[in-house]
Amino acid sequence: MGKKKSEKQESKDVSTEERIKEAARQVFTKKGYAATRTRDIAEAAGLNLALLNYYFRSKEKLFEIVMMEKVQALFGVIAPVLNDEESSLEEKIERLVHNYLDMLMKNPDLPLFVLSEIRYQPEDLARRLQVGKLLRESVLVKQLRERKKNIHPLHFIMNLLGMTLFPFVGRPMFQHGAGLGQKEFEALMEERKKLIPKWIDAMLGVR
Amino acid sequence: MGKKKSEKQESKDVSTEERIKEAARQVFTKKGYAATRTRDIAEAAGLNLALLNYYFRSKEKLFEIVMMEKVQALFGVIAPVLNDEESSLEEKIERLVHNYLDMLMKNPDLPLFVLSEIRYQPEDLARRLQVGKLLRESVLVKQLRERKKNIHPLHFIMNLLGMTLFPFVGRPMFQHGAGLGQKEFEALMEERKKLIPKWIDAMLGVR
DNA sequence: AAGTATTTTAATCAAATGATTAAAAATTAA
DNA sequence: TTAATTTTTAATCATTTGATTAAAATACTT
Repeated sequence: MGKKKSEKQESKDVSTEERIKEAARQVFTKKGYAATRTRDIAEAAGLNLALLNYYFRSKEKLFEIVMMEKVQALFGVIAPVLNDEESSLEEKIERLVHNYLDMLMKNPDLPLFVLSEIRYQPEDLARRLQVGKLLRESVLVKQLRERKKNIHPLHFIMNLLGMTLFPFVGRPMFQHGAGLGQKEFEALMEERKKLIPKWIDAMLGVR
Repeated sequence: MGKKKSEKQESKDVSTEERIKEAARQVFTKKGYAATRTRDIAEAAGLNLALLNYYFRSKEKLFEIVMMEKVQALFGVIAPVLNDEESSLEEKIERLVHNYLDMLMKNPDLPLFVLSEIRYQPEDLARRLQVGKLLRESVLVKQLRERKKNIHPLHFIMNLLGMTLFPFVGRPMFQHGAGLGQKEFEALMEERKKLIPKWIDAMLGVR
């Protein structure tokens, strides 16, 4: 399936397969799996509907590919930071917040899409990405345990992820509820890059 | 449409209309609008499929009713607390966190459902519930402005809502990623009732 | 250039879906 | 008790959807 295509072809044009995937990324992210029709994707790609089955066999299989990418995008940023043996807790938090917010500003719809779709097949995705290792056994978690022996480290993980991700998850509400424009939202997120590590620090100081 | 039903009938049995609504609340919450078939709701209600159109005219109209309830449930708890002229900022935060977590423990799927579905018609819902007033003009917001003149009050709103709501939004991930059981999750939420106000206090103390 | 393989196309299919229909059943009103 | 109204039922409908099909077009190999 496209395996025998010449190298020249690939470097010159975007392949049909990639065009479908790109369209799928956009449409699935916008509408979710159930509300997305294969026709929507074909239209967005400017291609014939039958090509979706030819290249990916089913809507479901196409979605799995996109979903894996998206989950990887959401968690991939944090894994190396959480598992760095060389940096301090404070350094990890600063780097994580900074990198995460940078990524999220480029993909503001990602968290809500992933969290929303993950409801329907949570075990598989979480296991394959070893999210459990990050949330239970990472270096950051060990550092949190040492720092605050009486409080479950998951609390701080929830706070850290909540403060970083929630503005994006709640963005439709903030936009249409509070009249928060794009520029204003971005400015707030830039401020949060600096504020969140300070807040986490203050929380770690609470007795 | 059920308007002329005797009072006796209503007090004795659950009405057909209410049975459909209750089934719809459950199925829509679990599957979302797009993936829910009218047949699913009819089966969950143990009723004939045609009754859905007889009583509610369309799947969409039934969903609107359920969605309004759910949005009201999500925001209704916080409005009186945010607008109480008599209580201090700290009191409001304590009461809000407490009431909110109580409500969320009984309806753990609510936030993700609302936030997920609100993407598809955000303006209407947010406007009708005057979410803007809560996020921009409530007494709590005024109190935050007085307390921290250099920081946009929305930051604290995001943190407060994020720390309260996010564990539920991310629950599938925490359950299947971190192996967090129901009991453990509830214990963490009970702890957070006390910890969140402390954390917010610490954050308000940051210079 | 002919033969082979792959990709693309447009039509079609089989099943599913929200909705409608007409009649039966139940309830209410006179 | 009959007539009128409302509710319920099961079948059916019209449309949509993911998927399949067969042929044409394109690309690759000899």
